[in-house]
Amino acid sequence: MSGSRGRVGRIRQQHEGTILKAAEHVFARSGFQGATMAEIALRAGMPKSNLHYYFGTKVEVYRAVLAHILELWLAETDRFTPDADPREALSHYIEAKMRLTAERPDASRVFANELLHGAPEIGDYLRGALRALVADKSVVIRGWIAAGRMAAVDPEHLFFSLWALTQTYADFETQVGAVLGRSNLGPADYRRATDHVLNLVLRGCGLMPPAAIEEPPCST
Amino acid sequence: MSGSRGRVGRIRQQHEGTILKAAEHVFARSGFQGATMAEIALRAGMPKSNLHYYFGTKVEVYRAVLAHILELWLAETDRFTPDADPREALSHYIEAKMRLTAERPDASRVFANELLHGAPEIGDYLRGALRALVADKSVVIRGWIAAGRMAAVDPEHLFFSLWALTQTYADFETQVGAVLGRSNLGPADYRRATDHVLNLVLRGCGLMPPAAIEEPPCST
DNA sequence: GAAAAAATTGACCATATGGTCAGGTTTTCA
DNA sequence: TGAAAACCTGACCATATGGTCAATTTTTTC
Repeated sequence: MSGSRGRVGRIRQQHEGTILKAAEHVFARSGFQGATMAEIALRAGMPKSNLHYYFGTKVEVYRAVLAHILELWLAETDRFTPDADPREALSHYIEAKMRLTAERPDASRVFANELLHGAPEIGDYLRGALRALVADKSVVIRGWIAAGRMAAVDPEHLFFSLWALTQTYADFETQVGAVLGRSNLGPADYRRATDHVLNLVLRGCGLMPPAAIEEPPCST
Repeated sequence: MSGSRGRVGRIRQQHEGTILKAAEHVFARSGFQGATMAEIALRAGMPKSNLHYYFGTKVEVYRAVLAHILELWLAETDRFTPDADPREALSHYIEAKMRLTAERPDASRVFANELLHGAPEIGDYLRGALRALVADKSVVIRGWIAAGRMAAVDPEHLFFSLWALTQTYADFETQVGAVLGRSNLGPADYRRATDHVLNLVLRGCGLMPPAAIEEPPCST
C-alpha cells in the first residue's frame, strides 16, 4: 500500500531500470544523435512502442540517464576538510574516481559526450552544484597550501586535472588500449593506471607517495 | 603544365580547404552522426550538391577532416632524445600541446569524439603510427629514469596523462568554463592552465619548474 | 574563340527514424 | 470477481537527411 512511492508501478520501476541500463550502453557508443530508440528497445528486450510507453521521447531517456549518472558523480565527494590530511584526501579521491571509471566506463562516456557537445542538458548542473562544490573544496585546498601542507597548486585546475587524468581511461579507452596493444583494459591495467596517477599527482602536489618510488603503494 | 600537383583544380584546392574548415567546426559540435551535410554546406557557403561534388559522401568529408588533424598531431613531436634535458623536453611538449589545444580546439574535439566512439576510422593510426611513436619515446624516458635524471614514472601512462591534461581544456571547455564562471576560455585562462599543468607534471616527474614555488622536493 | 574540362545547382528520391495510436492483455484491488 | 488501472504492441505516419542527376555555367586550354 503506498508509502513514499510504494506500490506505484512495480513493473514500471523494474523496466525503467532495464531501459536506463540499455540506454546508457547505447548512448555511450553512439552519442545522443547516433543512438536510436530502436536499438535501445532491442537491447532492453522490448518493442519500441513499449519503450515509448515508459519514456515519451528520446530526450527524456537521455535526461534520465544523465540524472542517473550525476547521482553517482556527486555521491563520492567529501574528504576535503580543513583538518584532513591532504595526501589522504587526494589519494582517496583519486582511487574513488578510478574505481568509478573502471566500473562504469559507459557512464563516463555518456557524460563526456554531453560535455563535448556543449552540455546542452546539464549546463545548469555544471554552473550550479558542480561549480559550488569545486569552490568549496578549493577554499579548503588553499588553506592547506597556505599552511604549507602541500605545494602551491591551483585548486580549480587541480580538479580539472584529476577529472581528466582518471576519466581518460574510460573515455579514450580505445586510444589507451591501442597504445598498450590490447583491445580493452583489464583490472591489471586499471591498477597500473591508478598507481601512476597517484604517483604523478601526489608528487606533483609535493606529497610523496606512502611507499616511495619502488614499492607499489598497496593500501586497498 | 603540372609539377607535383600543379594546375590540378585551382578552385578545387581552395574550396576543399573551405569545406574542411567548415566540416571541422560542424563535426566538433555535433559529432559524426549529428553533423549534417546541409549544415556543412551552409557554413562553407555553397549548396549541398556542390559539396557532394567535392566529397562524394559524408564519411569522405569526415575522413579528410581526421587526416588533416592527424597531420597536425604528428608534426609537433621530437625533443624526446636520450641526450635531451628531461625538463626541457617535457616543458616543450606540454607547451606545444597546450598551444595546439588553444588554437585548434575543434580539431581536438573531433578527435575526442572519434575516440569516444571507438575510433572506427583511425583505429589503424592508433595501433600503428601512434603506438610506435609512444614505444620509441618510452624507451628514451626509461633511459632518463634509469640514469636518475627524473623520478620513476610509467612512460606510457605519462603520455596518456599529458594528452588528458592538455586536451581536456578543449574537449571539456564547457565544464571548465562553467566551473570558472565563464562562457568560454580566453588567453589568460590558457596561460594559467599551461602554468598549472607544467607545474603539476614537472613536479610530478621530480623536475622542479624553473622558478620554484616552494621547497624543491629534491630529485628522486 | 571554340572545344573540352571543371564547377555549379535545383529538383528529386530512398531510407531511416522518432513518434503516434487504437485496440488488446495483464495486473491490481475493492 | 469484476472493473479500473497499468501495461503491451503491431501498424502506421511525418520528417529529416544522405545522396543522385541532368542541365547549365564557368574556366581552362590549344
